[in-house]
Amino acid sequence: MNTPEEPVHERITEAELAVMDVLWERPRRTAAEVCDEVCTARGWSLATVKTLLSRLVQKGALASEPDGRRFLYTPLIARAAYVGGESRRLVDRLFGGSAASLVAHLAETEALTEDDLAEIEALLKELRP
Amino acid sequence: MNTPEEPVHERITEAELAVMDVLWERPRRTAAEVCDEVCTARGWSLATVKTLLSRLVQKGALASEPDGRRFLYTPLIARAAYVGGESRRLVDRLFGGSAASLVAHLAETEALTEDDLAEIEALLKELRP
DNA sequence: CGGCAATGTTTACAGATGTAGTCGTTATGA
DNA sequence: TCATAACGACTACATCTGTAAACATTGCCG
Repeated sequence: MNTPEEPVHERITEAELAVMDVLWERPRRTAAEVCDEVCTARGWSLATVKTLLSRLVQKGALASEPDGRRFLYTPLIARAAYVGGESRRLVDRLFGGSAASLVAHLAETEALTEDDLAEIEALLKELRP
Repeated sequence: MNTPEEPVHERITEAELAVMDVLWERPRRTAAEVCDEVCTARGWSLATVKTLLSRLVQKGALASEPDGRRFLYTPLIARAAYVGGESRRLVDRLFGGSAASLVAHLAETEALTEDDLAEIEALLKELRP
């Protein structure tokens, strides 16, 4: 019956998302390991990553499992769930809740390449035989 | 060739979007008129709307045209452009830039109703005869 | 004419966010 | 054993956001 499904975590910010992405790709990493993946790319210091990790734990988006004197961090929410929530938010805010409107918009503004269209078409065939 | 198209305005926040929506629906309104449309719904005071309007003007998202001692506000960016930008941001951030992935995701998570699917199918027929 | 109502401008302030430094502890290599 | 490096926790601080009050001006009704 598809209940609206309240998220158990607070919203994840842009910066936090970079951290989540690293951990979605491979969970159970230390702060230092996460930093290895994003610090150079974003010009962050290890301290920044630590702060983001803490906030994410507080927000209920990450679990921290003690491993000796340090912690291993693991997402508590699946990437698909997060992505789904964000997509829904966008559709609600900008397309009056109609996902089809979003697709229409993408198509009209040529955000969809010929390949995209083909892919979607294939998808549809699968979904409604 | 579809240049990336930098937006000339800073990002519009959630609260600001409510104001923009009113003005997109009908431009050239006063602060009081905008308030009439959103204040009860969002529990805002006129003061709040005034602040948001000012910020939007500063951000270059609204033009304010003097009308006697007050101002008429009008969007400087088309809703479609804004919506397009936001959609693109989402696709970039969460779907590695692939709009088709977004559609696939919506389909898989059943964010798309039967009607949506039909609508999209119709759209596709139009786009690739 | 004079006070009021309407308006934009300025200021306020708490909470979120980005970014990072400091502090206290503890494992560890010399 | 002892200094040091590695960690998490706490603190910091500027900016952005949400929300609004205070203030100054001015057109308008009585």
